[in-house]
Amino acid sequence: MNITTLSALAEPTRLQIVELLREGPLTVGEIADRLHIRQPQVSKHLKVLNESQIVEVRPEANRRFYKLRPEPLREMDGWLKTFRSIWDDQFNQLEDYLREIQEDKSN
Amino acid sequence: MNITTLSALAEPTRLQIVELLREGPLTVGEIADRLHIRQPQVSKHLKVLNESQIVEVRPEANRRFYKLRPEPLREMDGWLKTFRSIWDDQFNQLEDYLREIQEDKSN
DNA sequence: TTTATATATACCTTTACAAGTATATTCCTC
DNA sequence: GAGGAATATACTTGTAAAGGTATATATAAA
Repeated sequence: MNITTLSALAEPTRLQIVELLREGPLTVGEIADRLHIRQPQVSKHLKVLNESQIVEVRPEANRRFYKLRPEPLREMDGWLKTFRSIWDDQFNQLEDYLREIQEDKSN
Repeated sequence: MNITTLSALAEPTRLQIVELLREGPLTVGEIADRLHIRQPQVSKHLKVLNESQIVEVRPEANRRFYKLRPEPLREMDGWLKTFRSIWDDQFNQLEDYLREIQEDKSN
């Protein structure tokens, strides 16, 4: 798993931006308006999201449209799948059972 | 999506700890040995992971076994699913096409 | 009952980063 | 080409968080 993706998302404003962009590309100004934050803050957060490949830019005149890129989210999804055994309840119950009989042996 | 989960994971050492625990419960000392970090650092990181519900503890004599909890990872998985339209290539291509004909109209 | 082991926590120092503000840059419009 | 809009960036300041080290706490062992 890429730590860059996680750090980028682990900031409340940036997470909000990502969730906003889920609905489609937006300009810097539109994001600032919708989230009630100042434009320089938005630009700075978008820079971080851009460097971590989470978004990409498309300039159009003097505006810049930002949109989500699929790769980092796909990677996160793949990483989570490696934990399937953990969130599979049956697996957990088996683990508990094995520990139980282990403890019985110790007595 | 819970920002607490993301912040907890967005730290290299903690991410390593989580990946270690994928293989099963471990004590503080075992984690410190395997990752070559000092014990207080491990305890502090485990405290963060515990507060964000990512791990749980089971005391046994003077040792404490830490193990992963499924819920936060499941939640992340669910959150990622809300982006399916983004990482579905067909959807992206449709979006590109719609933008293209939009630009044609402007000429 | 002293000693050793495992873990948590307190304190200090350093660093990273987010917000605020001002300004530079680019492009459009008149 | 002058003025205005959209965006990026530089600078400053405050704060949170991570590592280092020492120590407190609890349990086991001698």
